Amino acid sequence: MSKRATTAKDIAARVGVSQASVSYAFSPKSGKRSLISAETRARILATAEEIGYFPNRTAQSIRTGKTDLIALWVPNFTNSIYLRTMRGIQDVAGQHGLDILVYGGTGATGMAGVLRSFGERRVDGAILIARPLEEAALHVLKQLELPLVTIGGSQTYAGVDSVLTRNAEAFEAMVLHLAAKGYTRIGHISGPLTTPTAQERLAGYRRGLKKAKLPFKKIWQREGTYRSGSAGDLALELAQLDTPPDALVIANDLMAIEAILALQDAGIRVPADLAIVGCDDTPEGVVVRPRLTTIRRPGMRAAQAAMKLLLERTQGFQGAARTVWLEAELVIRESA
Amino acid sequence: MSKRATTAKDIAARVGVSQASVSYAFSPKSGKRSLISAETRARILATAEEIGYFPNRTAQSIRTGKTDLIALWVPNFTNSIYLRTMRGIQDVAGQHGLDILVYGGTGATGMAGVLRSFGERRVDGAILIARPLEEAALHVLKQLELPLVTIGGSQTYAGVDSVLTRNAEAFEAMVLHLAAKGYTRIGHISGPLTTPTAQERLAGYRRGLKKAKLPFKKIWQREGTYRSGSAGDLALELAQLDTPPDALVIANDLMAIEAILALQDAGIRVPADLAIVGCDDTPEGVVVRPRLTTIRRPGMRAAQAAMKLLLERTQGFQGAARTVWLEAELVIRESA
DNA sequence: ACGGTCAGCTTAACCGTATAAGTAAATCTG
DNA sequence: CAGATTTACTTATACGGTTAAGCTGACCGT
Repeated sequence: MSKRATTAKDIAARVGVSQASVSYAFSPKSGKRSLISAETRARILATAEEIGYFPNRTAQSIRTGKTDLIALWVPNFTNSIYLRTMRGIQDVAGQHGLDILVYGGTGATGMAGVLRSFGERRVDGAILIARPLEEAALHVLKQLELPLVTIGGSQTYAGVDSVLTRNAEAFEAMVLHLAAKGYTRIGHISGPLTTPTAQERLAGYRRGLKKAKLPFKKIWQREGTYRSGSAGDLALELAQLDTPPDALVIANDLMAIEAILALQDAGIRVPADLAIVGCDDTPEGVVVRPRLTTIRRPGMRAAQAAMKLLLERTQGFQGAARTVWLEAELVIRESA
Repeated sequence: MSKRATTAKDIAARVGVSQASVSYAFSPKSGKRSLISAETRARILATAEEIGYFPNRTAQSIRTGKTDLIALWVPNFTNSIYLRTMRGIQDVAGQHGLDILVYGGTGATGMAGVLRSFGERRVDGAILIARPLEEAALHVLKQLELPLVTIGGSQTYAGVDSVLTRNAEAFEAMVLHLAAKGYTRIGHISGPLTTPTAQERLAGYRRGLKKAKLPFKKIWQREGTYRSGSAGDLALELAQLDTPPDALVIANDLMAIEAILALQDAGIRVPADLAIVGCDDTPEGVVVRPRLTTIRRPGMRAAQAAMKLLLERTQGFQGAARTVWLEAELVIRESA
């Protein structure tokens, strides 16, 4: 910037009023005492428009203590699952005049460092998508007294509002759906079992088997990575067993699609020889043939619920941490 | 917030020094004069750590005039094309200690209103992805003197740095690729021809035909929407002509994939009866069978180039607006 | 012993705004 | 028409920092 940005003082000088009047001209609420005449306000706003002046929100923030900023942490932008949620958050935030600071990844300091950044920026609140919080992070959070809402991740924390999805129930329902379709040998490729979400989905799968009175066979259950690369081989292994499963519940769409493609390349028909279902409802699921039967997690509704919780906090609600549970939805297409 | 956030003054009182010393303790640069002893700094930092204090960046901003904030405008989160670019911008920004404010959509005030928001937040710079600027927006921009970089969109503006992709050349090269493979009747489904990008791609397609000495037939060229819904029907229409094209250059992957699926449903083999190529290299292109041959636009490199331009501006560069051209890349898979 | 340096603090001014409190003129009240 | 309100401003202070400039005492060389 060569020349200083224009300030309220500049406008004041130009119009011939005090800086305070400029401030009053821009503030909508009249209060009890009369602050400024309509005429003066009009003159001020007119020259502001002309010069291209508007109040510096940074400066406003330090005076008012509010930034009208919320922080949003997203695991990574390359996974389109979270996009619906991001979109929803942006919509609601926009309606309330809040701008969004996006964060992703964690530096050397882990999530504690990220939360610290939130604090430095004095955001009014923060939303974390699918991110577990370490001990250090919780400690920082306690010091900050920052309204925080987590979405997904299947864990709750003291003092943190959460929006969770009934994943286990959805997997259970999916198994029942498969059973109703006549599948009897239902296998599972899970995510890494160190993660709570993978455990949860596995548990739902097993509960489904039990309810359907179908056997759980350890040999039909494999541990995958949630990421691309492993699921094709695992599916082939399972398909080549002496008594192979006739349906496979796979922990996410990415792996499910890899499985379908690998099976087809090996001449195995889906779903005739082996049915496949996934979870996430990614756009790719509509493109594979057969179209993927999957579980849709409520990204938009989760976003809206999270924003509701957060806005209540920023508007002063002080109660105990709340948890909102949302149902996932079965999307029955062609692969099972 | 029930209790006031802790400030430098609180730390000062607790340690028994002045508030200025607390500020010096946190500022890394020593300058020429000696500012604070290592011992005092350590004491201050220790109690800051204990209480959970760190400087309020909002307050810092108003004094220093820098927010270390950049604004990023993204057309919409539902299109994964821009994710690579977002990701790249975030990476580079992170390396330079900049946080990102994301915007998307335009309210009633259009892009001018969005730029105004950037101004109110006093961001150090802004990046716009694939967004044309109206006259009003350019006017606001001029008043702001805000460093701005646009990515994509095939237009440049006075005073705005741009990163553009040689889309026309890529379409031209794609036609030459098809010609080399022996295709002679090459058709095109464009985007809406009111948009510069669609015109550009059409022009590239036509130049390719000319260079390959192949005929341009108006009947083989249709106008689509860039969005889902229309491309399947258009492809079928073309395939059912008396002399149908033997290859189709389609303006984006979304439409190309719709075309492939619609053709296959109608019993037309791809690429044997009709070859299809797209543009964007979306994840879905790897999932369709045959795998989609497409054009990859350099999302990551565009992000890096844009950040380089922006950082130079924020660091004081004052020269005329610059344009960086990037090459798109042919991704030859199976559909042509 | 004594003026000069310099390290290491403190004081004070400032950034751009909001807002409580003060004030002069205009208007109302009886 | 005097006194009480009300209106429409202005003045002054605060927000939480940065940073130039001032001050004090320790240490220096001679």
